[in-house]
Amino acid sequence: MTPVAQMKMDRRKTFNEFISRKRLKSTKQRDVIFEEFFGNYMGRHVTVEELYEDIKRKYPYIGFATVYRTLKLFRESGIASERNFGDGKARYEPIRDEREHHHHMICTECGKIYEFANNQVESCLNQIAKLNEFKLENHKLEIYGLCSSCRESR
Amino acid sequence: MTPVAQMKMDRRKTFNEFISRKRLKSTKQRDVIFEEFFGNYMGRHVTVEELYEDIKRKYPYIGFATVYRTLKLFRESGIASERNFGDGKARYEPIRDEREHHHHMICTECGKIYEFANNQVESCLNQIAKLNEFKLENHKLEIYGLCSSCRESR
DNA sequence: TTATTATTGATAACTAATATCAATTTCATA
DNA sequence: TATGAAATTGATATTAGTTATCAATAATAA
Repeated sequence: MTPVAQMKMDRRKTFNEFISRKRLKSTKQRDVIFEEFFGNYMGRHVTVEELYEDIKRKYPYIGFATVYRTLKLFRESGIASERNFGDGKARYEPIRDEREHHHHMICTECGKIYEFANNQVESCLNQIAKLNEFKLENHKLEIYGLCSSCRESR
Repeated sequence: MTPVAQMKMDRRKTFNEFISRKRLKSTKQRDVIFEEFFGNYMGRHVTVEELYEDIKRKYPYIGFATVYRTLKLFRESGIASERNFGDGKARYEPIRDEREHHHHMICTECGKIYEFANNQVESCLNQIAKLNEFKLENHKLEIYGLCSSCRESR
């Protein structure tokens, strides 16, 4: 089994456990949205609108509100993270490895989103939190600027 | 002159230069909003609504949209920064020292916002940007978690 | 002073997100 | 497998923050 397929299975397991722990129900719609999200949007940052448009083509019976609600469930169960890059629309991203936190560089010209991870930054943040007696739950780091290609064409 | 008063004067100068460079006009309303914002909200993170309510008491003739537009001008001219801490409302903060970038710790329990600055993080980010041939224009770093007092009362 | 242009305030419009609700589906229990 | 309680769904209404519109007004350059 490929690592991606393995990861998808792990997320499915986590989600199923979440569903039963919270006494929720598993439905056809949730299955479809899971498959679509974890099948086509790995490493991407999709808006609810985009995912809905995508799903609607194959499964016209699935409603807009359901996609919203389901992505929120994904976030609550810890298999997706919600991001906001300042354009007013929430973006969702499948979580690949829950141990390695990563961050984003957003090109202000072309809008492309790059990812990066850095251990030194992580340990800095842990230290800062500790120093201030702050229990770190989550953190976000975003770099805005010009990517190399947009930089050249200036 | 106190450092705060000096700073305020500097920001005023920057804003006036911005106004004349862009061929805009200086108005009573903009003066009032400047005074209120830089007089009472130093080191704070005010929403448009809050600032408007505050100003309306003393200057009932100033409209909601004007406060919105003026804060946006403050941001464009580089004397204020806009933040979004995930509650859906934009917050504005007077910029104190444009050289020293600072970041935020937000308590998810009481909503209080703490500030911090860290040179090591800054140099890390510069390095990361350089490595990826990214021209860094701006960055945001937010830590979410429990502040010391909320932590105790758990 | 005059002419041009920007600004203002009231309000309408827009957009993303959330709430409502009757019909339907799921699922634990019998 | 039948039943009934409880969750879910999709369509749509509502909300909240923000932005656009526009006629009246104010600022400024000539």
